[in-house]
Amino acid sequence: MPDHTRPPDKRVTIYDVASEADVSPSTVSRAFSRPSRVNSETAERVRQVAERLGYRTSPLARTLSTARTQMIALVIADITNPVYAEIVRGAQEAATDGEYTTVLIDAQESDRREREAIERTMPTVDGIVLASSRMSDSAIRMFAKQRPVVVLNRAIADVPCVVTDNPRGVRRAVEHLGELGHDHITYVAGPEASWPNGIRWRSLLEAGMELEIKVRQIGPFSPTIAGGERAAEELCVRPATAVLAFNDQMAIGLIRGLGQRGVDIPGDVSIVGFDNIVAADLVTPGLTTVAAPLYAEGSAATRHLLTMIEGAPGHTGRPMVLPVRLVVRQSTAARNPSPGRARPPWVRQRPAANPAARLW
Amino acid sequence: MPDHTRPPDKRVTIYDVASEADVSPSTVSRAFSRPSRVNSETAERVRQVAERLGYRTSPLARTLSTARTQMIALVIADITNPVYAEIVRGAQEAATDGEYTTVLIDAQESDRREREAIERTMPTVDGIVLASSRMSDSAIRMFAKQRPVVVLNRAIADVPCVVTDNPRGVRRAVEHLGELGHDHITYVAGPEASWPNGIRWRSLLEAGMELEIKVRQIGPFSPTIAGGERAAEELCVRPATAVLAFNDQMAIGLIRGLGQRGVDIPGDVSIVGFDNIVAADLVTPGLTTVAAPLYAEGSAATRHLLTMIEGAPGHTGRPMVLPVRLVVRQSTAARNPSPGRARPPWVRQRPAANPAARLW
DNA sequence: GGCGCGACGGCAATGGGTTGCCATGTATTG
DNA sequence: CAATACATGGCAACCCATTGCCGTCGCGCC
Repeated sequence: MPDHTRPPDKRVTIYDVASEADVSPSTVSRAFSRPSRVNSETAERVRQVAERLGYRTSPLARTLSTARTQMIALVIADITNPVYAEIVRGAQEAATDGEYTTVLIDAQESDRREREAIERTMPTVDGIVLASSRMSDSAIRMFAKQRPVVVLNRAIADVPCVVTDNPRGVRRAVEHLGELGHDHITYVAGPEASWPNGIRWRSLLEAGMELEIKVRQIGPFSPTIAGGERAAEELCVRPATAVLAFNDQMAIGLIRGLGQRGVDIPGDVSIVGFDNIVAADLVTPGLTTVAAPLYAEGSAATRHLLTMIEGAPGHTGRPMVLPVRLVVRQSTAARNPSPGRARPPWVRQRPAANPAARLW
Repeated sequence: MPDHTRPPDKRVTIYDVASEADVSPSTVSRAFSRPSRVNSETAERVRQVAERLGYRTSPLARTLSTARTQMIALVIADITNPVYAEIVRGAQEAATDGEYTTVLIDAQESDRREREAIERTMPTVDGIVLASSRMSDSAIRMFAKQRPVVVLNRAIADVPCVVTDNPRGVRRAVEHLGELGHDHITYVAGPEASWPNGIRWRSLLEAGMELEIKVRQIGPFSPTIAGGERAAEELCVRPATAVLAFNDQMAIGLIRGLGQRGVDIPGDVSIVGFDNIVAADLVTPGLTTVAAPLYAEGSAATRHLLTMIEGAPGHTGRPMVLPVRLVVRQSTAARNPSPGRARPPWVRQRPAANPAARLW
């Protein structure tokens, strides 16, 4: 008696289903990819046979003829930075909803790594979300010419962008510090290649101008806890009473670095960060910070990307702006709350004229 | 004069290169995919022509005939948990070295999500690394039948595994607590579906037995800061002087939860965590914890997976065991360091007999 | 009765490399 | 010099689903 089972190592294809269901392969294909194009009874029969034979449509083969992989790339600057966790979640959720798979690329804060990874991945994805890209505008535009691209946390002309309301965030922080009596704010800068770094500084300049608060900048430093600790060293040389850090990780580094040097926070120095990462609530004192809707960022950017992939024009006018809010914790306080108490000497000295101090 | 440039919207294929270089398409293909199979001069010429024409080999098309996508999936339980950041890095690095791309899947601590995502992704990847899977052994074995799979942080018979030395880590923690004079240890359990959770508890039982230290377990709780805070509530009902938490996030939740209730750490309670996440060094007091070589885990698992994909047998004997070490910070101290000082009442009362206390 | 139209299904080309097998030519060996 | 081996390149089948185009058939309308 002949064995009618097919060799188990062989994939079941539409051709197998077709001959078994006594239709042509194209009908089988249509039964799955455009059911309306085929008689519903036929479609049902085909589906039954497919089920019985264990047929699974091959996404790889489909890819070749449709030129769609149903995959998108999500590029982040540093997976070690917890801000990205929620962004990734938001993006993944949106992608999954749209039947897309996400390829995560960790650029490790490196322009070169980022570019290389994208170049390798580009041909296999239908679109790209660039979260906090460290590449040049022109590099990004070049990629945007080849595939749909949405940029997150950065505004670039002619490329669809999603950003948070940095000016408002900075403004709120400055107002908060101003209300506490601070009249000088030092900005501790992050990577120069980071767009939010630039706009935060410019927003600070502007807010300082309007609210009559003096501002200066030190840095750049690495946007990490270690970077913040290094900034703390420099702050000891050129002291401040109020500090706005590029992000929470740096702010945490500052808290630790200054704390180790005997500086009291918020007694001697008030510190404000950006992002509201989980750890902001863990350090002592708790970090006052500008919170962004991280999940919404990832999700909005991804949804926009998907519409572009589906053929929508990709709205490159003004970037989409997401709201922020100030979360006040214990790292900020009124300036000199206890005037009777001896101030550490470093607060007393006037900063020496120093070319690195960009503005005072 | 005729225009010899090709229509710009048309991809350059091996056929274009072939006719331009005056060889057959197969030669072009081989010039790229097995250069040794073709005369080096010919190969060079082909490469030059390809360069001139701007030819890029299409990974999609290659995929169809080789049945290799050069992609692997990395499944993690919760991208919000910082332990995975380093694991992801290690895995990415190893994958990139091997010319593979990584698809990251965040299971969000859900068995179902994990399974569904894997099912969707399976057909497009060459292999899978399961880091801290929450699925059943049988589900994992089923996947392992269809694709090469390496399991991280879990030991399953007949599936290649990479684990850290949990027994030794627990042992070191128990020794440490023992030396500090603790004779009871409470284990605060994480997810029941987590394999490390099980083995940590069993290792604790064993170490307690040998070192004559009594142990009990409470939980399970969610392996998050919030979970740890909930555990803190329960600990107030049934106090302890030494706690081993399933992971650092829970330990941090405990520190906060107990701290808010006026419990002094480490004065009243010593706490030990697992993983040595960055935040362990940020909380006050700093968290004593069992550190695992996270980067090495991701990298080792991935490298092993790649060898399996290349056809190696996939060594399913004993799991590969990675070493751990105890990082002592400030959350552990000698029991009752200041005997003169009034102990909080909750430490004095004997725990009531309670069926939920699995062992005392 | 003749004509137009929509529904349905099949044919065959297409997407772009990969590879087993064979043919030719050159080099090595006895 | 014959015989065997190896290097090299081409042919054509193959991977598997998608889709433009066409033929057929049944139905309704003038």
